[in-house]
Amino acid sequence: MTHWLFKSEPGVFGIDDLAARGVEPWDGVRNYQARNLLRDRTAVGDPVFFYHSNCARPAIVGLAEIASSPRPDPTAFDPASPHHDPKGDPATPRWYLVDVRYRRHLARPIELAELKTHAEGALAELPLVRRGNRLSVMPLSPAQFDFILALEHRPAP
DNA sequence: GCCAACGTTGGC
DNA sequence: GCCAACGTTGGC
Repeated sequence: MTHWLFKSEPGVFGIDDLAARGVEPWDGVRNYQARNLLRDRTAVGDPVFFYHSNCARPAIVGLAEIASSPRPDPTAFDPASPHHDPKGDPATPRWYLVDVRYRRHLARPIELAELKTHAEGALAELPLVRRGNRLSVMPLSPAQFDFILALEHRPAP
């Protein structure tokens, strides 16, 4: 089992959208490192932190889980999709997705600013808190995952 | 809106 | 294979 953090822009697809949908295909990943992680290291039932990026208060806001095996991302072959890949060929799929199932909102958002206060400690190796990080799908160690989850029921800083 | 970081593209 | 140009991400 691997623990995960998936980023999404709340203006595009936020935690409330996932809660309403229940299960959603996590399409549109167009980065090879993220693709490799999705394709090669996800397993059904893996826990996922849902993170809001590119917004006023970037934060981990909810919990989800991997709900399917990886499969080719059909939006790559759809000219009408914003994620269309002109070089995509269904015979040799380049991009993959997994389904994600909503589990719950966190009791409070755990903001990036708070996570960064642990950037020299428990979260030192977490790409999210490092400058210039652009990985939209990242694995966490069980220790990192548990550490972050334990912040939930502490008072907000 | 700005800008730094990063990945991709394409000329050579 | 190198590297400059360009586009995107994403925090601030």
